[in-house]
Amino acid sequence: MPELPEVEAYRRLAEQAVGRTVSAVDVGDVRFVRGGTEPAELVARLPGLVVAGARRRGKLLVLDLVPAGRRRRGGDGSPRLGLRFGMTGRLLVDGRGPIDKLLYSSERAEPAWDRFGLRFRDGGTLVVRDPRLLGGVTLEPDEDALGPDAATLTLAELVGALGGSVAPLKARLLDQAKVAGIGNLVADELLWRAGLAPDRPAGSLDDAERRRLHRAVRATVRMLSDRGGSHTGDLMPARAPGGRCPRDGAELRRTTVGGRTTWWCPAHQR
DNA sequence: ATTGTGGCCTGCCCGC
DNA sequence: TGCGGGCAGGCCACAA
Repeated sequence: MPELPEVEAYRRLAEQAVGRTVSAVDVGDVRFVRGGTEPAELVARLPGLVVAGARRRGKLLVLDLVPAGRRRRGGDGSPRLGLRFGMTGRLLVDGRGPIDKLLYSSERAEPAWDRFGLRFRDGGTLVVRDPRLLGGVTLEPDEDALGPDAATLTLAELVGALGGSVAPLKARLLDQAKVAGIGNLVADELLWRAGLAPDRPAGSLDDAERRRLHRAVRATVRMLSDRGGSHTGDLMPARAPGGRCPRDGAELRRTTVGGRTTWWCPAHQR
């Protein structure tokens, strides 16, 4: 599913759209337009603009659009386009995507799944294909509602994100307002690496544990990005009934934490 | 404010 | 072979 590693791959792909002029907007499904944006706004405002940049914050991909002839966006109403991918969304530029295998999604190319697209003057396209409609497109997304990005998270930022919270550690890590970019699979993997139980109160970690967690966040995000997806973790193969911890062989426990299916090792995650 | 829960969305897999 | 139920989870609305 698209977590930070996949969305970063999408961002790099979207750089291929930089410098290109939008000629038309395809709203394949009006339900995909979210966050107070009206489909008609997209159709009315985007054509004629040039893609000036592709940025990522957590799982949000932001395309900066500017009038032709300008290099950077100013505060003059040049729109920002926010793209979210839910758990089954793909990004395609000129018909190609960076990721073939997307856990829980389908590899089929059903035309009806193309929920949103930009057509460029040069004939190319940028398309979001999402079977489940859990993603969405929003004009002027609220980027400040997202916490610091997991890929560049500092120890101080992590300490701030955990705070004195009594919420389960994993729930806190999944909260995009606290830390941006961590989804269910990445959360299980990094907690397994850090040796921390997912249901520990977030504020109960001591200094050494917070340091361990911080290293695990950074290292796990980097590793999964290098390997090519959030589903490529070492815990992943054991995330099934009867699965055993790859580290110590203990039978994994399956629980629900933060409303999400959680697999973890009761032997070494404490 | 913080925390937890339910609903949305639909392809896919399993058992009958 | 077809069918129905359960499952997956990012995000949001809502409740306590």
